[in-house]
Amino acid sequence: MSSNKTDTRTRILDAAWNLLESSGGPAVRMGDIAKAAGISRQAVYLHFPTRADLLTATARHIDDAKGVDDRLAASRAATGGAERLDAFIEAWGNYIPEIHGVARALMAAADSDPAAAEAWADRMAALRQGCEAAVAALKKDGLLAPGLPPRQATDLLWTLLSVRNWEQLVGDAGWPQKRYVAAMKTTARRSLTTLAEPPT
Amino acid sequence: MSSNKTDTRTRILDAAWNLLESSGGPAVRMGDIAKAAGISRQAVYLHFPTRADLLTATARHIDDAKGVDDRLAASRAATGGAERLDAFIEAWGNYIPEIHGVARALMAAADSDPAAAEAWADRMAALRQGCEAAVAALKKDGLLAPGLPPRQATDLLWTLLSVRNWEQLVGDAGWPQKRYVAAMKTTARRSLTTLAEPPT
DNA sequence: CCTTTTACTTGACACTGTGTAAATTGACAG
DNA sequence: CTGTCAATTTACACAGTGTCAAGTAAAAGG
Repeated sequence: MSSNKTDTRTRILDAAWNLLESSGGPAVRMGDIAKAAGISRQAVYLHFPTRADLLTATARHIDDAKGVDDRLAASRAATGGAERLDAFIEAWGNYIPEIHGVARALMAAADSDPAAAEAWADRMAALRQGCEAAVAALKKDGLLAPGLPPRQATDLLWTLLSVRNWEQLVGDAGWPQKRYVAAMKTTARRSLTTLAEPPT
Repeated sequence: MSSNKTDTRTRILDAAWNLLESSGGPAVRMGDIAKAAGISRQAVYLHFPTRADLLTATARHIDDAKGVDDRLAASRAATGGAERLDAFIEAWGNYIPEIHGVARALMAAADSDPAAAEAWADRMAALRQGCEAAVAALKKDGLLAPGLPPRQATDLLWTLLSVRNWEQLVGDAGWPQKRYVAAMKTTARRSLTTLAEPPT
């Protein structure tokens, strides 16, 4: 039956998720995940041909479980450009900690593995699209800072909201998550728009 | 003789520099560097016990050759807070591309090697100090954005000027170096100060 | 009841890259 | 010609990913 197969597959994904969440990225080996899932290391390769495949599948698995699409859809629903920017930053910024374990592993793998690099690039492209849409909404409302082309505004917002920046502020600098989200909202407004402070 | 030894050491550092500058970080192996330096792979280990040691030594080697300290000293010399911020961003921002090869290798190595992680953390701490000083100069002139503690302003500036952000804007987004520096100046002013646009 | 298929296990192995240990070379001193 | 010492090379150990072949247990299906 395929349900049995799916069960094991899911067990692997859950095991990977757990391990990546606790102990960081590249430290988690295929064998660790197998052991946590209660199967042999080789059995993992029956379901996921390479480490990169397993990591990307885990990322999607988390997406499904956490309902990213729904959350981001909510930000798309916002009417005005300002609200939309805030909602997008809120949704994405609060999503980062939930995928951070896999994200770290994927970024590390991307350094040496082209497949992992592409998988990560895809996710970053999706984020960039969200930024592009938010910037377009700002422009439509005439809120975009003068002299700042939408393309560059998108690039800036995309960079501001990168996982690495979250790591640096929340991880290295020790910021609480709430402050991170608030600061990203303020910084985005100040650097991209003609708006005042966001509502607290 | 020690002059001979030093020669070999320097040849290794130059070889590492060259290779890291062209082909990115983790792709450059100890053997590649050895070959480029005209010695055997193992001979490299006589001068640098580990990969992390070689990478950090290469970074310092570049620092010396390019005169980072002098350049950053120039930014410290700026009188007003605004000029100082601009000068600092200018100096650091234009330094990033010159160390980028080693930086990439060091960041990648940091994922799995604690020694490399510490070496990289040291460099980032130095950058953070520069940011701290620039923020202090802003505060002294009363230019710091209201409601923004110096500590947080430092963290934000530090994150804004990270090597990863440079990579993303100049590398992934394809920005020319000049635009990067200009955008960092503008963004820093907008998000941290009460100042208007920087002079073009 | 027997056969085939499915999902997994076991164990060995190839490959890549770092780092270590032992053997070798070569110059120079007595 | 021999001893010594340092620089260097050859050979090896180790970790982790991914491959391969053979075996096993149980469910599916005639």
